[in-house]
Amino acid sequence: MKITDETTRVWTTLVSTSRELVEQAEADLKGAGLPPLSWYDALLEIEDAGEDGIRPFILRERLLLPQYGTSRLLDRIARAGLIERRICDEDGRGQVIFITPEGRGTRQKMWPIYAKMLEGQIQDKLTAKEATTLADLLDKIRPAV
Amino acid sequence: MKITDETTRVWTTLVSTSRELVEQAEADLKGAGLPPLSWYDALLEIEDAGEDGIRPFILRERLLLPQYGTSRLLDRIARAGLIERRICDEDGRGQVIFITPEGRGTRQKMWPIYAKMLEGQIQDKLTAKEATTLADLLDKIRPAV
DNA sequence: TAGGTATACATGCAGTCGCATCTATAACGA
DNA sequence: TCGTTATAGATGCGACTGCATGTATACCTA
Repeated sequence: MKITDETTRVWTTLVSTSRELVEQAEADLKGAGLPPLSWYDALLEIEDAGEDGIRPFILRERLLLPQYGTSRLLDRIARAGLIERRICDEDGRGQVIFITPEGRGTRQKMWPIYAKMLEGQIQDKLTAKEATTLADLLDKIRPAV
Repeated sequence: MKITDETTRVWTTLVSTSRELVEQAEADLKGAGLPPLSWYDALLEIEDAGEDGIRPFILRERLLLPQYGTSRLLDRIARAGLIERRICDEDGRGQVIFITPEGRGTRQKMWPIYAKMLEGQIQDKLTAKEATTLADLLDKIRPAV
């Protein structure tokens, strides 16, 4: 079980690059008085669900979060008034989540901050070809979902 | 400020691949009744420091952790008896950290678990050339440290 | 249709994190 | 040498996470 230097370098650069970029995005958002990244992902999915809303367990699958994580994330976002939880007519155990106008507005305010970070930290630093190669290689080592 | 699809794909694969691999490693370690990854990194640095020990603020720089994070991480590791904190003769504000035999032993037990994950999730999935390319590309987007 | 099992979601608890602040010592400038 | 500023490290507090478990409804099988 010999681990090569290249493997170690992939591991360390992967973890630290990811961590630093995420921290950068979180700091930018916080600096603009906006919610964290996790809210963005959730709001985007909920907004995309449109008129029908979305069930928490579906959201959970999309966001790859643990069940309790989803439950509490929705709690917080709902407390901020950005989503609305309605009981689910078809399933008495469940609920359906809808985005509110405030939720839509907040997500829209988040995007420029988010995009600016992606542009400055990723897009400007890679050619289109490099970006494709990078994403392809990351996909190769990504555990099956 | 137009974000291309390649950029988005880099971002999402980067974040999710990193997260999933870290979770995998944490789960493997926990499954073996061993401490989390962060302890490994700290123990390794402290062990490498050898007879002289290491100052927490140096460790902080190496591990890229916040100051309070370092302080509390060392607290936990010390409570488990894996390191020893001694007062620093040269600097009355500070301390010097040394690894204990138990600490050495724990780190050694952690390595095979860690290595097995790196082997299975990274090394087996990439050629040496691909690994180098991947690490190089990650370095290109890594924020300056 | 009754009883068991599976699914949807919530939550108590303990551990960890981020933030701000605190204490103590060191270093430096007038 | 005294007062100011910088540095090393700890910590109270509130927010978040993981884990285990709880509650309620749905489904399924005999």
